[in-house]
Amino acid sequence: MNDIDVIGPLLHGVARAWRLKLDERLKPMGLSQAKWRTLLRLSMSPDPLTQAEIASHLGIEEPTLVTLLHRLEDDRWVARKNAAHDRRCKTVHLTRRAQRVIEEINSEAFKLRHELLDDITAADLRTCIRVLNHIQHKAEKGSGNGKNSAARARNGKNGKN
Amino acid sequence: MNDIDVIGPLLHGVARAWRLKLDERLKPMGLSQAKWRTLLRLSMSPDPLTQAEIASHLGIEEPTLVTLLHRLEDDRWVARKNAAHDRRCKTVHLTRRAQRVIEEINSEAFKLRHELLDDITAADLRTCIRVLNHIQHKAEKGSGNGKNSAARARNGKNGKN
DNA sequence: TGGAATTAGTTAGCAAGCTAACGAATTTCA
DNA sequence: TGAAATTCGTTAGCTTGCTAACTAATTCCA
Repeated sequence: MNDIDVIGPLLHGVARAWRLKLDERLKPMGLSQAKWRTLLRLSMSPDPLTQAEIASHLGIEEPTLVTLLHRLEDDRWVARKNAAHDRRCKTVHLTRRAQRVIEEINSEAFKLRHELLDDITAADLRTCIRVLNHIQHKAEKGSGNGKNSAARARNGKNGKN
Repeated sequence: MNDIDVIGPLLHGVARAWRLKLDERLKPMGLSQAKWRTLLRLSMSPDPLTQAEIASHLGIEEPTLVTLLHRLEDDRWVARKNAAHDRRCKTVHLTRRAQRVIEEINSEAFKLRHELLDDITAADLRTCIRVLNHIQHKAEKGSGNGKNSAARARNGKNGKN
C-alpha cells in the first residue's frame, strides 16, 4: 500500500479522531463540536450575524444550521431576533450564559491543539498545511453547483459583501 | 491566525471535500462513500467476514454497521448468512451485482486519488502522512474507553486474532 | 408600478455516525 | 456441570450533515 493509497483513509481518520477528542473534552459543559464552533463564530463577530452568514462561515448548509440553532436555543445558548433592516432576516445572539463559557471553550480548544501539535516541527506543519490546502482546492474545483457553503465561505463570497 | 490555529478547521474541510467529491462521482451508480467502502472491504477479504469484523476494519461501531448493511441488503448489494460455526454470528457476502461494480468503484477511487495528489511531490506527501499519523495517534491515546473501533482496527486488535 | 426573480428561513425526509440497553449464544471456571 | 461473564447482532433514540420544496419578503427591471 503506497502513500497515495493511504492518505485518503488517514485524512478521514485524523479528522474523526480530532473531532471525537474535542467532543470528549467539551462534553462536561454540555457542548458538542458543532455547537461550540457555532458559539465561537458568533463571539468572534463584532456585529450580529444572520443565519445565512453563520452557515456560510461554518461551511454548512442553511437547513443544517436551522436545527443546530434550535438545539442551541432550547438550551439557552443563543437567541434569535428579527432584524430591523430586513424582515426576512433573523440575527442570532449569544446569551450571557454562553458568553461566560466561551472563555473555557477557547482555552480547552487551544490546549488540545497544542497537545496534538507541539512536537511537530514548524517546517513539517507548514508543509502539511500546504499539501492539505492544495488537495482541498482541487477537490472543490469543478464540483461547484454553486451551493457549496464551505467553498463559498473560503472564497469570501458569503452573500453579504 | 498562525499554522497551529489553522490546521484543525483545514483538516476537517479537506476530509469533507474529499468525501463529497467521491460521493458525487459514485452517485451515478447509487452508492455513497460509506456503502462503497463497505463493499470494497468485503471484496478484499479472501474468506467471509462477520459483522463485528467488518465494523472493526471500517472503524465504525456495530450499530452503525447494522443500518448500513440493511440499506445495502435492501438494494441487493450484499446478503447476510448465518454462520455455521457460531450461531451468534452472521457472515456478509457480496452479490454478483456488487462484484460486477467493484471494479468500477476501484477505478473511480483510484482516478480521484491521482487527480487530487498528482502534482504533490513524493517528499511533501510523505511528510504530510507522517504529521497526520502523529496527530492521529496522539488524539487516540488516552481517550481509550476500550470501545473505539477505529483505534482498535488500526492496532490490529479486531476481536478475532 | 407591478410581475418576475432572488433571498432568508423553514419543514420534511434521508444518510451515516454515536451510545445505551437488550436477547440469544457461547465460553469460562469454581 | 452449571452459573457468571462475554460476545454478536439488534433496536431505540440521539446528533449532525445533506437535498428538495415551500413561504414570506425584498429587489430588479420592462
